[in-house]
Amino acid sequence: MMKDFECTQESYAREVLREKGLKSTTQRLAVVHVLHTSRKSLSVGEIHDGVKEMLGATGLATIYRTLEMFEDLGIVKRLHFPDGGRGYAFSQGEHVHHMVCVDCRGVFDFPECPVESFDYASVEKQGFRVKDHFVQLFGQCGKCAEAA
Amino acid sequence: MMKDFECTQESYAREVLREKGLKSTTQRLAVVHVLHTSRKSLSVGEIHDGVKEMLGATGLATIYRTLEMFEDLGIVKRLHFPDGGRGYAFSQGEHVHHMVCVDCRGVFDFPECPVESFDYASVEKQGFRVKDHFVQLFGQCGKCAEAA
DNA sequence: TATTAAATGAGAATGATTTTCAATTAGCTC
DNA sequence: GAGCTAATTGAAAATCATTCTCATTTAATA
Repeated sequence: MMKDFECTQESYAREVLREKGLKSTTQRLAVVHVLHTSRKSLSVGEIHDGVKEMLGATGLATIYRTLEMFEDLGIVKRLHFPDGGRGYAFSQGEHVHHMVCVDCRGVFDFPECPVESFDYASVEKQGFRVKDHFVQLFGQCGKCAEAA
Repeated sequence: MMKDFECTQESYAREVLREKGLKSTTQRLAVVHVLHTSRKSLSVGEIHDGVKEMLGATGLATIYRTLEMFEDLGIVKRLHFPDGGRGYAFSQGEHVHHMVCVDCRGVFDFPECPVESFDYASVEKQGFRVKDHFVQLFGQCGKCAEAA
């Protein structure tokens, strides 16, 4: 049992896992904590490192398994960088719409969803049924812009 | 020399390659043709298969190299599927905004860019400088919806 | 047609991700 | 709290995609 890292997201994760009859293992809660602590989107390796820092040696496969499961459960979101790199961030709602700094890979929220206000009519005219959308803005965050 | 597959996109590709002092090889033109022929976004493997069908044995590395170069040249766009899969489609403008059918992986254009009309002010208030954006809508195309 | 830099092919190397399976653990029940 | 059981983990092997290397070939130009 691990009580050291309780946070809203942790108890949320616990609840979701319980509902599905899945176990709230130390490793899974550590992944939640690492993701929650960071304001950045993290690569699988970074998450692995963070978890190892908390728990000591931890299998990489477990990290992959946890992340995949968390994505299915809607706890985390998987991001795709232009170079194909995989990143994960705590899910902040139903859709992915993040600003991602191409320098520090930091992830920033943006208040409204540009697609939300978009007129789907023209799209649906073509018979296409939109089920989900994925929006990422790329650029430089304030800090990185200054530093440059 | 290969004259069998001439199309607008082929001559465009030739031109871009020429401008950069790059060669319009049989393989590169075949990649253009395969992509142009298909209304779908294609995986690297599918493109490789298409090219092999046209030319016979062709190195996979060449396909990767060509696709990477074409992306740099703005000739093709790289798409990212929710499962992390890589896809390529002929570039239809400056930005990527496609509808992608999750069943057949077909790619459909959508007329306006939802992000274009988006008010960046709130984002830039946070000091973030938007340089590019990536929008993908996921759903079912008309055919797949019928078939289901 | 000769020249030459650019490009290709084949396979080796790399790196990321997934699988396997024996050992461990969380979440029950008593 | 101890015992039970299915779920989970760790470690290593296996797989898969992607990149690299370098000898050979080719496109573009003269």
